[in-house]
Amino acid sequence: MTARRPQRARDPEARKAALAAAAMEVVAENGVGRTTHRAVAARAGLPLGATTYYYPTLDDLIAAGLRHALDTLKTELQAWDERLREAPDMPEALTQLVQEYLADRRQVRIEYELFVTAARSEALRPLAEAWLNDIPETLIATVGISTARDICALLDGFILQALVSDTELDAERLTAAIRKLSS
Amino acid sequence: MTARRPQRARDPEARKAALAAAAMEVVAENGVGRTTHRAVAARAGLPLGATTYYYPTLDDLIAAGLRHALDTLKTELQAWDERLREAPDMPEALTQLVQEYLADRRQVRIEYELFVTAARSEALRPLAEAWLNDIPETLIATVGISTARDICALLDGFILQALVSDTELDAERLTAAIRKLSS
DNA sequence: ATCGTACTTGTACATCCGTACAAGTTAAGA
DNA sequence: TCTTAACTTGTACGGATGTACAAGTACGAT
Repeated sequence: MTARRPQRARDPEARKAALAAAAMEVVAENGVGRTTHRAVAARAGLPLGATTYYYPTLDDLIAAGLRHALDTLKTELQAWDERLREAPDMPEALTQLVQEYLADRRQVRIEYELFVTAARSEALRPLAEAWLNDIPETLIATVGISTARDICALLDGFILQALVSDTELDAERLTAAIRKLSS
Repeated sequence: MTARRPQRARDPEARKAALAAAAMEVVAENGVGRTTHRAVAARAGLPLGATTYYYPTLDDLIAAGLRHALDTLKTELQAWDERLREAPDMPEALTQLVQEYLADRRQVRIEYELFVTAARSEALRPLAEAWLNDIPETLIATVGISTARDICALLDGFILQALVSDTELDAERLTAAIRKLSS
């Protein structure tokens, strides 16, 4: 075909990453089921053909978006770990971290979007499972692996509640609950 | 048009209910974003036109499916309440109930599907919120409203973990955690 | 310098989608 | 019996979608 517009500078890796980032945003806004090649391409400012060139199928594109979101979350989790290590009171610090996490609902939404999709798709399950098992080292060191898991489950429940009802987190209640579980 | 096939016996209410039930199943299997008029109609064994006759838009059809699922869950919750009242040990009984609930993953999946959708759609939020706030009366009577909420959040977290990793529930750990929160 | 491969881009196509609607059918009331 | 409104059904249509692909371009290897 006649490529009227002049080609842009070539940078395949940057393009692939840009598409993954765009896919993440579209998933956060529209959900996995309403994520399309065209929406992702438009968000990335790239032509439609670029999506299928780097990600053969739509599932690949979506998976790349979710993977990208998890990468972001994982670096955030490392920051959590450091702050927990220096905190004088673990339950309060953890509550604070959850509160900050909830500030950007888009990020939270995509996490649960991943969970729901993983529950249905075999291919995405390892990804979601790995994220669920990614628990701050400091928390494990403080209360043990078993209790650490309990606390994480509690956090997920609280986050879900805040997400659905679109309300603030009940910080004092969460802190108290974490303290009970930590004993 | 020439309606070649003879019309079936008329029963509008039954048709509407059948469509809602079929919508619920399609949502459980494909997710909200991949639920279509045609898939629901096929599942219900009804012609495409029946869907738009009873539910003007696709959103209405999906909302009916989610509502239908919640109705099912609500009756189940009442059964929970009775079993909790008669149980000798509350934490153990609750764990047992969660275990039974998790036996049918389809039901669980649709619940979280509702949550994720409600997080994005204003229209569905009240529905999801109502379900989140529907806590067994017996539990409230036993440990108080605040602790009852904490326990429910914990259950949601455990259920999510089991759903995503497609593994059995760790019953002993859950029972112990509930006990800690109940104190 | 040229060649070939990797990359870029616009467009094509079959399929599916939501929704509209005309035609046919039932059943209840006048 | 006739009328009328509610219900049923098949089909139509404009638009969006996943994917394929031909045509064009940049750039490293030779």
